[in-house]
Amino acid sequence: MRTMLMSRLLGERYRENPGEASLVSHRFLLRGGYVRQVANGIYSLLPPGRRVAMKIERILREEMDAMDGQEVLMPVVMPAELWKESGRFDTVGDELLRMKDRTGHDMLLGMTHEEASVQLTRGEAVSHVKYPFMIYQIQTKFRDEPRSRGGLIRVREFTMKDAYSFHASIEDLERHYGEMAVTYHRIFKRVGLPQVISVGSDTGMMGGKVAHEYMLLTEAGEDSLIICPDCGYKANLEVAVSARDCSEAEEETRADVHTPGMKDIASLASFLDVEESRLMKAAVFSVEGRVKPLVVFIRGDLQVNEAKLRQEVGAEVSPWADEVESGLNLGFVGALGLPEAAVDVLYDSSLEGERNLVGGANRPDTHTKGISVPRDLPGIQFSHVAKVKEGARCAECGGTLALRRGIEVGNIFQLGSRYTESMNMTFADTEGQRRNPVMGCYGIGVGRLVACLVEACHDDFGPIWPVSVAPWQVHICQLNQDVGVVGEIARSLYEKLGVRYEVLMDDRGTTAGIQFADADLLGVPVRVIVSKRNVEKGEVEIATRDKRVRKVVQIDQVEAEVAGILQELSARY
RNA sequence: CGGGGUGUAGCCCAGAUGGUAGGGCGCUUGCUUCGGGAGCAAGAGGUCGCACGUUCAACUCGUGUCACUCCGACCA
Repeated sequence: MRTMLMSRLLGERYRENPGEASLVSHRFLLRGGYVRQVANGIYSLLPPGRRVAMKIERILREEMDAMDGQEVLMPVVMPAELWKESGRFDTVGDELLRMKDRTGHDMLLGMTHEEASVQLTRGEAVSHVKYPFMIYQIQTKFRDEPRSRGGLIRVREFTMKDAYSFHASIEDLERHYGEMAVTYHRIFKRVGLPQVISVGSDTGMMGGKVAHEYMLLTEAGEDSLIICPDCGYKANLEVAVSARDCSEAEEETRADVHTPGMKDIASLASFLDVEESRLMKAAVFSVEGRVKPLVVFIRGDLQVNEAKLRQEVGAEVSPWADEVESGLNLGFVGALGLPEAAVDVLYDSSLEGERNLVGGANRPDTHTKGISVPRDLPGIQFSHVAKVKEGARCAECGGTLALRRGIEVGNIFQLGSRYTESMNMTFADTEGQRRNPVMGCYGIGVGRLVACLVEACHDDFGPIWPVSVAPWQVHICQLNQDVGVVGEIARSLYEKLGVRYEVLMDDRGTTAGIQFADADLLGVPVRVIVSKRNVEKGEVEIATRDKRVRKVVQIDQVEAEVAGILQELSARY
């Protein structure tokens, strides 16, 4: 509906903050009558929220269409067989909601649609003539998150724009991937979030090699990012790397020292009065599918990045549970004299070339000092599994790396032939040879974007919607509604403006304070205030939600003024 | 999955030692107000999350359970 009377609008505003909401976006979306929670991580949208979401969806459609995307719709409920084809039915964890239908068939709720997109197109795109192509949909996803939180930021059921491109060659995928990156930046600019940045990311369960995440930097975020302010290096902490900084320590003679009860790095370092970076830490992990513990040696001041370790060993890893018998002297595990048959070992590259380190002696209450990695552990292989620390040197330019928080609002992946091979999708190339196409996939979460917009654009009173996504463009308030002329003027403006714009009019006859407070919560960019005192002079007030504009104009100037202000506001993005 | 917190009207909350539920906001009606969440008056609205137990009597005590929430683990 183009115009709406507030007396009929479903979605009551709350004066007080609902108790369960802590994030700004969650609070305003509840208070403004945009969303209502149905269950943990599951929400319904009321008209204002639905309208914002539809505005975003329209922009997504336009941008996908502009890239020759073909809109499709794939199912939410899929048979397990489809996911067994790709192998993910068994590898993805409990976030995949599985169920049985009445005939006992294993079914699942789609959390992403790579399998469905291959299944859909493998019978259609059998000739090189069709390539490259991209399909996309705006569809519900369900992920049974172990812990949803933060209102619309992290939910279980959500709407997502997901696109899948198929190419005859890696080169063509890379070209398209690059174009998509440009499109993504334009999308975020158009919805009013030009500050979204892309960072290199882990590919996780999606598989593939290259991936980027689109992040809104905000303290409300739950992802950690490493950013170099000097050269612009940006990466998710999961994959971030920093320059190696090897100490200049001299080679020393090895000797055992008595260290009673010094089981952790902090107490050992203070007991021996050395820097934590002089210690050789042993982090013990269990690896899915392996009986033996995995011991990771790393410099004492660094942490193991489990995402990197997972990639390195190619399986799920988790910290070794203390109570499980490992045959190790936990707290005193060292690289020298380790029972090699009983454990797997991995060395982090932070140890490369280090001398005069203190490490466990594999005996209770004993450590060994003077360990020299080049001398005592010749020929070992190093892996990169350390978590980058804030303040570390940038590997690209040597600058000082900063740690920031961000919310992921979109991502793009180069999947390669991960799915087309396992699911046997082929096409005939120009030589008539059967080949597997390579794939990319590109997601943007609509609901999360709504929440991010509020996080990024609000004041103390409510959201300030960018024109492109605002639920309405014009909000008419009528003060002193019972004064005949006020109602008449408001009504005629409502009708006139309603021809060109989406207009919401407050016809409830309440006091000015209530009308203004509710208008602030609804965040409509342009407000037209019809009041007795102005109408008597043939004038009305026009103000913007961001409070930058506030002027009184002649009634016959309203349409022109509104048009001008909306144009000006739109031009910001 | 571990640890904490909370469930009382649409929203925010109060209900000492057990005695059958209350305030504010919102809602309805009337009158007065009317440029930043008005005033008076009269109303409507609750199986006190659920189950079992203790008791003459349970919102209150006990056990269990469910839900929501925060922190951690986990997570395209």
